Amino acid sequence: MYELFFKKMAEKITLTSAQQDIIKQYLIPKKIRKNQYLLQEGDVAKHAAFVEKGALRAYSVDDRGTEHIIQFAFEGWTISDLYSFLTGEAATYNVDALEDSELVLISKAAQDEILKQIPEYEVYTRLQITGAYLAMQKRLTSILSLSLEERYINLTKLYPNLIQRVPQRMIASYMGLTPETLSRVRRKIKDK
Amino acid sequence: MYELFFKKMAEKITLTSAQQDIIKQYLIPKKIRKNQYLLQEGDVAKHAAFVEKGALRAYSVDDRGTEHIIQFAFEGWTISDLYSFLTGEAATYNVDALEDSELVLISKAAQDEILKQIPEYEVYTRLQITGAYLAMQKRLTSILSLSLEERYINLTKLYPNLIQRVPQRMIASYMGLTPETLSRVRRKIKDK
DNA sequence: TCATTGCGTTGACGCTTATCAATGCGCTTT
DNA sequence: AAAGCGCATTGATAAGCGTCAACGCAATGA
Repeated sequence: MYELFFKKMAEKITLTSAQQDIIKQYLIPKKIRKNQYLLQEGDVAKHAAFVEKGALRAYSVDDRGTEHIIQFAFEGWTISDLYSFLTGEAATYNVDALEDSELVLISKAAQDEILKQIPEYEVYTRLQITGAYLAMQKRLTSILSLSLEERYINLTKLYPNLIQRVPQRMIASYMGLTPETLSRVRRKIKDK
Repeated sequence: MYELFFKKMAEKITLTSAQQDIIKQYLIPKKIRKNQYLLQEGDVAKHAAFVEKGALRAYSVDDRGTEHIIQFAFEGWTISDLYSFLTGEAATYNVDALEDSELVLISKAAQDEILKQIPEYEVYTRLQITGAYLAMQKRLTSILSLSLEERYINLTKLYPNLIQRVPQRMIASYMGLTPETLSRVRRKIKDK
């Protein structure tokens, strides 16, 4: 249990097995079925979720009922409404499972406790959020400066997983497009 | 000197004056004139820059010569090509001054040294990047789910500074629009 | 087996935004 | 004071994307 979780950590910091045992005390394993909610808008995000297996998405719903996908999370990724998780305020978006998934939950209290006891973990969280920041900046700059075709091609290269495991209409939502437009973009690329 | 820099830190962590003195040894003050470059695409980002006074922007230039503004930085903000700063690879964008400015530079080596000597600084950098992440996520979701008018109004509320101190065409670039379109959006809002 | 449902695709149309061009204004420079 | 320049604005037109509608297909269930 927690193999991938510690494997990911080992890529950035070194922990003794005693330290790992301390951390394990605070982790909560959880299985979640496809289409099941992990978090709903209005709830308070009590946990961050590390994905051991499966796939999740975070999304909001606007006035017109349109879904906007904020983030996907596959194996090795962490997902939560970070703002709600940190502040304890109501979540601004929903998180649900795209496939049957296995998660590792970390509560805010657990995270704080681990941060206190294990200085290395502070480094890990800093590096992790830095990576997430850079990835999101890349996503944002690609929206601002690339054509739809370029954006889609980049996405397929960056996350081959995404294309195979996620329905097109969700990819469209992630890109800020209608499914029809994405379908036409794909056609254009194919025709070349 | 460095007043704002330490004031901002004091909002998140507590440092002894001895610790502050250690940090000061690694800081480099720098004045920069309006329109002057701090960093150009292709350079390696050697420093992160904290803005004590003035205003800077980070931007890229695409194939057609169009500028895309990635980030503004006013007093109290930090700016750099984070990716280049961390990896030592060539910068992917430019940073220049919108006004005569006073900066506090921190080199990568200095940062690493401070992180080693002062554990509190690790906490500070983590909280800082987390805040930047959340702000960028907000910017991204507003692009995906709001109308142009809503986005512009939000921007004026969030950063009143921006509207007063930055030319419209740069705000348009920041929003991913042409100056003409932003002008029309502003007109529509005014007419209501 | 047949009906149902959800998804991706395609077509027609309209709205939004980009592009191109022109004007006026304020600021700087000489 | 005059000329030159960058910037914001406005108008006309074109391109891109959203919306609405219809269809085919595969998966699901009666």
